[in-house]
Amino acid sequence: MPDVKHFDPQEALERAERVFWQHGSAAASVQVLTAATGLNRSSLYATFGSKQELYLAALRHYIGTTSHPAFRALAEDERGLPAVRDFFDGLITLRCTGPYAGWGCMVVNAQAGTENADPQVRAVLAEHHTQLCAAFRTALETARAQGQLSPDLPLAETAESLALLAYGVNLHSRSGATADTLRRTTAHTLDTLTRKA
Amino acid sequence: MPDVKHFDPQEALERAERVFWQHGSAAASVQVLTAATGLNRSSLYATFGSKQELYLAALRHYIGTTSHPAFRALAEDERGLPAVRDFFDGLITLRCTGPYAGWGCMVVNAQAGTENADPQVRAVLAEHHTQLCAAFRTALETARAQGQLSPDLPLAETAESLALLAYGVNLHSRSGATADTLRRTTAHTLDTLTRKA
DNA sequence: ATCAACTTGGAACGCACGTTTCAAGTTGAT
DNA sequence: ATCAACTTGAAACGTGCGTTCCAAGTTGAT
Repeated sequence: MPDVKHFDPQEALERAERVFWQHGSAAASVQVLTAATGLNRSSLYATFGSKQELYLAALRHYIGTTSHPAFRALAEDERGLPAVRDFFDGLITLRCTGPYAGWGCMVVNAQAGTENADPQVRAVLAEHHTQLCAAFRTALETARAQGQLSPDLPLAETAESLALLAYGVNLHSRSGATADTLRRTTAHTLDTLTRKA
Repeated sequence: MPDVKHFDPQEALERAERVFWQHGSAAASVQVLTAATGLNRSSLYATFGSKQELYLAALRHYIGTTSHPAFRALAEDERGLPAVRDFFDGLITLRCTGPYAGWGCMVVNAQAGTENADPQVRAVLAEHHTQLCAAFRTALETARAQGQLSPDLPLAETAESLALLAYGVNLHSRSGATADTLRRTTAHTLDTLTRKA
């Protein structure tokens, strides 16, 4: 019976996501969000509840559409270390070239910012970290099974270390690091994993 | 002839620094800053010009009193790799225990946040990165001279990699990482540098 | 004692924020 | 054609923001 929405909520969410990603939750005003999504305050609040809820939805959407596919590709790749290399290469390309260059990672930005104060956001960030480490760990197990790794390399610690490295890449890409530098740095780091003890 | 300040500008700057460090530039309102420093709006503006200038001064003070001494200790330490280990241990202790636990690094927070939009801030961040890498590089050269490193380890890339690792530690410490986990992760990472090719 | 130089408290500035409200408009089932 | 259900645009809400202003107070050299 009712009137129906004059816009696509999914597309509005994605546009809002980009604003939050680039500018952060605090700096993304409702005015900017309405301009970016094309819908007005009423529709925005009726659809998403509040700015904070919209941010959370956008963050979850980001993770679902950007992080998770990358994690899955990493974990399911049968090649081992080359999969890790490709993960970093793809990451660096995304961070330093194309429409999102210099935006960093929305999850990493949230970790450093005021967003981090919200318990719900913190929970999402913690889960994201667990999943990232798990994906690295799986890829490292594959690598080990193929004899690509130094024999005494501890997988859990190495996975955690790679996660921190990825955070560093995301962070530094936001403050002007070049793709070239980042690629050489990560490539070398992965090299050290293959050295024999 | 004139009246003299009724407060110590240096101490006010340090109190403001802690507010910016913990909450970021945007979330630190002038009201909170006046409460933290104990001086009122007039004195604050007369002394520091504007909130943005105060932030910049605080950031520079942070780097001068927190980062630089650590960089110097790292670069001047004659022991090589143990100096790097101690650098990370001290960093993790600062980030996870004591009065500043969970605050992360003011510089890293600035990289991910809105502060990063200001060209002057960006310049400070870039210089900080250069100095951090240089300190790592010097320590690695010392380590190499003492035969502590894998022979074919590229120093520049390794230094950059360690810098990214430090960023990751700082970032992750702000979103709840435990000192124990961070220490095991960094300790393992440093182990990989000593493996023979 | 005087006075210029400076600081201080507090009020006020205009503006932008996130959110709410509501009349007018639109929809689709009956 | 009717009507309940819902959306939409625009105005308004109160609050807090960074900043400015000024009268009153304080200082130290003359």
